[in-house]
Amino acid sequence: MSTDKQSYKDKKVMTIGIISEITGLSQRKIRYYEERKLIFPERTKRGTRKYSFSDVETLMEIAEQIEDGVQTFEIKKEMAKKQTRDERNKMIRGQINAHFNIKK
Amino acid sequence: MSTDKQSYKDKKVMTIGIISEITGLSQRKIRYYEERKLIFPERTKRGTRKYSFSDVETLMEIAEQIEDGVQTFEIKKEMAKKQTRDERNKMIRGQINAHFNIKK
DNA sequence: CGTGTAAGGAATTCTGACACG
DNA sequence: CGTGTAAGGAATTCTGACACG
Repeated sequence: MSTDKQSYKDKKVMTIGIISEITGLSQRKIRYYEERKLIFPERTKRGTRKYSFSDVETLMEIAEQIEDGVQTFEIKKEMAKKQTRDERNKMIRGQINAHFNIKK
Repeated sequence: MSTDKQSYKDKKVMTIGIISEITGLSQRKIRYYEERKLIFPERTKRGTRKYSFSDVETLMEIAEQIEDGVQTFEIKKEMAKKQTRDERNKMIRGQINAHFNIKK
């Protein structure tokens, strides 16, 4: 269910040129954020980077923080935290569902 | 509302190489279907074609029909019909909504 | 009609490095 | 630390054409 919408958003299909155009960030910046482990594009056989719409969203968030003077190091920590929060929430939702489903 | 999912699906962001990979069609075929007015990629400033996920779906449908021996000419007519049907349905839905909203 | 291919040019992307600060 | 840039190579995309049928 909903396999499709997810796949559109998360499918890595755009080259760095288009990403640069959409986000307004230079290719240098985009590659640098990857170097700092903030984004993780896939690669084609010959090494061209491929990004998803999710990556675009992440890049926008990164850009905002950089503008506020936050260092890539800090951004990475924040993202790790958010990640943990999301996972915890997902698990709780799962338990709630299990609870009600079993009772039913 | 739902401006986002639509934009992901319809945004023209993929190059022909990726489209070829996703659909399994040769670049020659993809360009030919454009020549026959079955798909309408956008272009970058320098002329590189850009496709959306919607285009991918359309291409899959085209491929299926071609395999069944349908000519591009016929496919185009079918697509025009479908287009008209969709518009008519959309209009009817609009009227129904208007009907109930006004009464309320 | 639909599709493959060789051809030549133009534009894209990649990496490692130097620069500034 | 974050980002610009010049450098050279490799891969991509484009068009118009010839080919087969």
